[in-house]
Amino acid sequence: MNSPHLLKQPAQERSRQTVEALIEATELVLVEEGWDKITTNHVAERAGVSIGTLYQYFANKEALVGLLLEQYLEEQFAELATRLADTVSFDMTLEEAVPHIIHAMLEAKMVRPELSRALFTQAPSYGHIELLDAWNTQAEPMVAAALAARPDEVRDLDPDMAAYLLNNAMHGIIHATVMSRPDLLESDALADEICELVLRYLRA
Amino acid sequence: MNSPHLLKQPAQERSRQTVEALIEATELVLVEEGWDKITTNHVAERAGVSIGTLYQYFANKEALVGLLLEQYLEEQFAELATRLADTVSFDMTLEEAVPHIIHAMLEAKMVRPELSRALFTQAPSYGHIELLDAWNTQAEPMVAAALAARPDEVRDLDPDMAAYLLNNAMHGIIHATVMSRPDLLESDALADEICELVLRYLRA
DNA sequence: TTGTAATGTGAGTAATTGCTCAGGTTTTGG
DNA sequence: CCAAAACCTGAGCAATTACTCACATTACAA
Repeated sequence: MNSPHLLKQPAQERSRQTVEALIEATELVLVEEGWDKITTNHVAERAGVSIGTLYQYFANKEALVGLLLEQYLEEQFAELATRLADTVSFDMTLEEAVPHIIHAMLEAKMVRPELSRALFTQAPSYGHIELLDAWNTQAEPMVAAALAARPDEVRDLDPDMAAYLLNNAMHGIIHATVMSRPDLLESDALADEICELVLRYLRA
Repeated sequence: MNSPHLLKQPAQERSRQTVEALIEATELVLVEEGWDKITTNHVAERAGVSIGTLYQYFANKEALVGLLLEQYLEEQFAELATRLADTVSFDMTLEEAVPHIIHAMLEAKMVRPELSRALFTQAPSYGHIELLDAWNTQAEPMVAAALAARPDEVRDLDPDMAAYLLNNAMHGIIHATVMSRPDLLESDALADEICELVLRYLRA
């Protein structure tokens, strides 16, 4: 639970629960009431914690949302990393690997879609750009490496550029889908077509 | 200059300039100082207009940013529509049409990149979802129709789904690029690779 | 010219919100 | 058992902000 968003590391069990309650309250308020209602006083109240306590751990409300987003992005990243590793350890072909990863990304977004929506529609993102950038800076080299490791199946291309395009194209599609067509997330039609897009781009 | 964001239609030239000054001030403040500094008092001041006047035309600060975004999106849409029409009137092949449109979209984003960045990083987007949705609801059928009109060059696919994917993939890539790699916007490498992505997806 | 509609002014108010601080309670380690 | 450290409390202050209103000015049309 170490993070740049925390002013002080909670040392005892009691305070660890306090911090957790604050983050859960932040998520609740964000999802149910919106960004405007995320005031330090209100979040503290919904967490059942005094305002003074909140300020022992969080410098301001951006830190609250920051930590929430940080944890959420970490979950998503772990999922991608795991699935990417799968494709190696299970010796998948490209045709198997791509659907495996695409499904993972879609499923990851299905876990807490309301949070995903709230995070990106309610919160002004200027405090999050670094987190998102960090995500991409970690993910893209991973994808690029995975491409470079398959010279036989993948056509001759710049792995970095390809990883950049695929990563951002995927996010564009998935993001839009969570926002306005959440029903599509579960449909095979979308997943299949995304795979088609990716595979056609990569195949020799 | 009719818009749901305007409380009252300016009837005289004087008031038309007032409204314009207010929108320009909104853009300036947003780009130079950020969302937090968009207060009705401050925008009015930077526009050289009294606060009372502002409230004759705008219900609140969301309306200010709303009108700004509305005008910006309209510009972008017009560009796309023009270029799509070009591909018909100039009898382009698919291989010509795709680069034509991709370049248009990239160039459109290059016009006022700071505004684009500010609009999407500074402003909480919950007030803009409808505008963005409306954009997509207009654009996707246009693209779908363009695809359906080329049965010989485009492989057998669902035009609506394809338009949905392409539109959102493009936005994902272009948006990410404006945000973190604006230099890439001008490079042919990016444009070429995007064309490759699209063409490979569409070709038989 | 003159009445009226359109436009503009800005001090002032009510409400909100971020944040502090002086002092209390609980836990821990010895 | 005791002192120190960790943790918690919440009334309240300072600052900000959205928004109003009573009145002044300008444009227009008859």
